Formats: sequence, structure tokens, C-alpha cells
Amino acid sequence: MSTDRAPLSRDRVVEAALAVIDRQGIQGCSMRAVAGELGVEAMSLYHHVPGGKAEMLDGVVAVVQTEFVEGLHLTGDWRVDMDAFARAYRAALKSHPNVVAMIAARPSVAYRSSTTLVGALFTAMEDGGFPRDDALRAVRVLSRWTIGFTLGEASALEDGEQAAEFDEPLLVEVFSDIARGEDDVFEFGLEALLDGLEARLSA
Amino acid sequence: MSTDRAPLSRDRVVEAALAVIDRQGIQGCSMRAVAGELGVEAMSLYHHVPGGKAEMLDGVVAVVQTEFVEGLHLTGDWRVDMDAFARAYRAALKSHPNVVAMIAARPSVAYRSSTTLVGALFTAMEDGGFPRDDALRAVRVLSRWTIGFTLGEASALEDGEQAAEFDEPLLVEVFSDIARGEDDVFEFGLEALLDGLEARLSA
DNA sequence: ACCTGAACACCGTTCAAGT
DNA sequence: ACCTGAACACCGTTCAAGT
Repeated sequence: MSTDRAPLSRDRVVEAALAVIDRQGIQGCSMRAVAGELGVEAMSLYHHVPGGKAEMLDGVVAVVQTEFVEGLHLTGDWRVDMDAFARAYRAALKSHPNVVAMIAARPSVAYRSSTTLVGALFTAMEDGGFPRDDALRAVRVLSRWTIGFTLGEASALEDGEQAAEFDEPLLVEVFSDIARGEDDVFEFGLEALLDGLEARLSA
Repeated sequence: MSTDRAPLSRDRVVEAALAVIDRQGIQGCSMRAVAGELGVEAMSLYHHVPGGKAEMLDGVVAVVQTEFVEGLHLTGDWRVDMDAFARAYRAALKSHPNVVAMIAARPSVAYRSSTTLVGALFTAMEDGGFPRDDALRAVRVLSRWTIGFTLGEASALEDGEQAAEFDEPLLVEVFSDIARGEDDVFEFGLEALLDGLEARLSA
């Protein structure tokens, strides 16, 4: 809707796409809608995003991922850093809930925007005493788990209004828990996972 | 492609949709394609799936979920059952990789098809000595984690052919690991999580 | 009762044409 | 160089019409 007449650019296209997605969801993010956001016709976008819609959405994933990576500062202590990574990632994803499914579907783009961070985490694990293979596995598990958990939460919040209709008492309980927010569940799982990893060190 | 002239039904429509998705992915699963699979016109589907495409896809999720639930038999020992749940769920999802993203996006449908199983797991945890709240949290964490891990793997396998193009050595390593299969990573994470849960029992 | 043809309002994308 | 109008081959869905 912004009728800014700044010249179009790849960054402005991607930024507009993110704005549309945050507001209307992925469904609402058509090329025509993004163009409208920029006060332009759909066909103009292709000059700045030659790969079309796929490249535009890859750009959105990279922006969200970079936003998160730049806000995180590590200490070198594996447990502190793994904990901080998971919490900060979750927080970043929760501020763009409609993008989480896209990130889950584009792991190569997500990885590309965070190799430095992942590498640092990974050497913190090695410095902490984990064998190289286990360090790699642990980081991958934590990152997958964080994305998966947050995606499940975002999806459940979106289709959770039906919770009232649920006949099963357990279903009603779980979905009203979800509606109240799942920070405690996330932290419960995170702590269990990190405890389990730490136990490996002594073994 | 099957030109069977058995009468159409909701189940046949959903089954055809699953077949199309397994073969062509979600992108290829248009109403016209599903109709073609049944030798029928697109508009005929709406008589058996009045809710349209959304209801059809909900049906696909329910079928995959039910397939899994019916194949799993629990023992009552929390650790054995949590382990079996995660492994069997992962195996079921891996046999329909194109459906995993849909399951992740439709937690209410997935839950609905498995309340009995989740309830049983949950009482096994309580019988094992976990407080009610922790039992609920643990089951939710495990289920989310399993879906999230397998979704990440399925997605990475799909866009992983680009791995050769990666410039970053760490990226190349991770993506060639993924291409070799991630059973060991999954099991590593699963064991750590269950170890972490077990540690809570003694505390 | 069950199926369908034609139509509507959308998509992503191409390409030749405008400035 | 950058933007666009018209067009193409697709979508999901509605509805009145066929059998």
C-alpha cells in the first residue's frame, strides 16, 4: 500500500514480500499482492527477482534468518550457547510465525544464512569435550527441534479456534494449553535435551 | 490414471489424493489431478468432499496418521513406549515424505486421529513416576520433535541436490550427511531426550 | 442421486511493446 | 534501463443443467 516511489530493488521486493506474509500469510503472498504493496505491476518484480516467486521467498527466509543470526552473541560455553541459540531462534521465528513453514521447507537457504553461527556452536561443543560427530549431530538435532517445535505451535495457534468443538477431553486440554503459550513446554524439552547431552560427557 | 468405475466415495477421493501426493508432491495435487486419477471431472469431487480441497487434505493427513497409530503397540513401560512411538512415527512419515509438511501444518487433525495413543503414552509416563504436567509436556515435545526432525530431513533431501554447489565446507559436509540418511542423528537426539527425561525421575 | 460444462475470479509467468 | 498490457496455461469453486 506504500506508494513510495523509491526505485525498486531486490531488497525492497523481498522486504515487501515479508510485510505481506506477516500481514496476510503465505496464501496471500501472490506476486500481484507484493507488487501492489510497492505500488507497481506484478510483472515489474521479475526484473529484480529474475528467479520469480521461488527466489523471492528464498529471500524472505534469508532475511528472517539473518535478523536472528545478527542478534545472537555466543560465549564459547557449549551449554550456555546451545541454550541461547534455541531460545533466540524460537523468539525470532515467533515474530514471523507465517514464515516458519517456509524455513522448515528450505533448510538449504536457512543453513546458508547461518553457517558461521552453526560453525561457532559446533566448535563450542568440541571445546566442551564432545567428539566431532556428536557435536555435529547435537547442533543439527537442536536446530531441527527448535524449528519443528515452533512450527507446530504456530500451526496449532492458527487452527486452534476449533478447540471448543473438540469432544475429547484430552484434546480440549492440550489445545487450551497451546492457546496459553508453550514457553514452559519448550523449556522443559530444551532442558531435558541439554541434560541428556551433558550426561554423555561423563559417560 | 486408474479408470476403475467403482462408485466415487469420500474414501476413494482421499485415497486418490494421497496417491497423487506421494507421486507428484503437494504442488501437483490439484482437484483436477485427483479427479483425473479417478477418471472423473474435478467438479464431481465436491459431492463427496463438500468442504473442498481443505477437507480432502485433512482426510489425507488422517489416513496417514491412522496408518501409523494402528501399526503401533505399546507395552506400558514409558521409556520403551516413548522410544517406539518416536521411531514408528518417523518411519510412517518417511513412507509419505510429501505429507509431512501437511501434518505439521494441521496439528488438530493429527491429534484427533491419535488421542487414544497419546492418552496411553501419557498414562505410561504417569505410571512411570512423572507428574501429570511433565508427562503431558514430554509427550508433546517428543511428538513435535519427531515431526519437525522428519520434515527437516524430507525438505533437505528435496532441495539437497544443490549441495554440490555449496561453497562452504561445513555446508557440504552437512548436506552430504543428510543425503546418506539421518537415522543416526535422529537416534542420537532421541536417546539424549529420553536420558534427560529419565534424569528428572531421580531428581 | 450423481456427474458435468461452462463460467468466474484468481494464479505465475512470458513477451513484445512502451517510456 | 526500467516498467507494463495483453495473453497463456493453469488454479479452486459455483451453479445450472444434464442423465
